[in-house]
Amino acid sequence: MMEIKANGPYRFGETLDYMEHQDDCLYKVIGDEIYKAEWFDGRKVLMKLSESAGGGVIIETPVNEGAGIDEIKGYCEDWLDLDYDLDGFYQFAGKDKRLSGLIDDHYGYRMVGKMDIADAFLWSILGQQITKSFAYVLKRRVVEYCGHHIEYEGEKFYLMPDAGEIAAIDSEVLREMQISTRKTEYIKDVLGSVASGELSKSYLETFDDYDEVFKHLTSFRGIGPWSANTVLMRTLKFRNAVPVGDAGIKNAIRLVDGLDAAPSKKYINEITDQWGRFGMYGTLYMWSALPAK
DNA sequence: GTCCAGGACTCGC
DNA sequence: GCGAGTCATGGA
Repeated sequence: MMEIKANGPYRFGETLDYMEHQDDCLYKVIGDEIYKAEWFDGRKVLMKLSESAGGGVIIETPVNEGAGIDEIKGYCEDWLDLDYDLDGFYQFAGKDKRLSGLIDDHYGYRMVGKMDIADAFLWSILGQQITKSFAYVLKRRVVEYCGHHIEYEGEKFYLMPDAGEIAAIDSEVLREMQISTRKTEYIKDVLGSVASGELSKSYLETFDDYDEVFKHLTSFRGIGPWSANTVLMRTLKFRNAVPVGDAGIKNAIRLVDGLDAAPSKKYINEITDQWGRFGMYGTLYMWSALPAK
């Protein structure tokens, strides 16, 4: 058993609440605990996360094929974004008429990251222009097809397949999962590039400049501005990233501003531009204004 | 039946 | 460089 703490405010309950409203096959909320199966250098680990009395997180590993404690701790800190200076964002957001109410409603809410870049790209492609719930169904089909899981107390906990493994799935198989022909092409191309290194996490982490990574990402077919920014947010942790064009941001602004019709692109951009280096958390807290689905 | 989903690409001008 | 059409499918 080990414990990790956050840099500033954190509420485990906010993470639980977020996760319960997703249908992500790569983690499960059971009671007040989060279960996640993950690879550590090819070794499978089942992590069980719960709230600690000190406002942090307790990590247990019911199944561990040999990963080190520090590695697992570091993973969870990164996954739940516990190192981020949330107070810094709150100082900024407290002066913003839209965000100030939202940070009170969801005090201690932090981003849940996507640690696996294959997961991030798969999700950003599947999630294009379809409902989130259907996108989760499609992702589940891909993950379960590959079949990597840990069995524990009668439950199956699935692990993210390797990028190369997904890229190698037959196109017809992906089509049968109701993934469109075009998305099938994107998935095979992009995840193939993850496997070959052009889009690997370690390579993308060598970039410091937002504009340069953005340009590199969007040079691949199937990765547009929205997809690039979702990856920059949740995986590469560029704090200024905002998924421009996102339907959720549009709806949230309409709701918070009490508009009769959907806001224009210009109206939205003027708002998100003001967030600057807090763009990522501005986005997250705006999303939190939407009714949970 | 219509419209919209956590978009991106291609084409025509 | 910008707008319209296309892709796919499910749910309201």
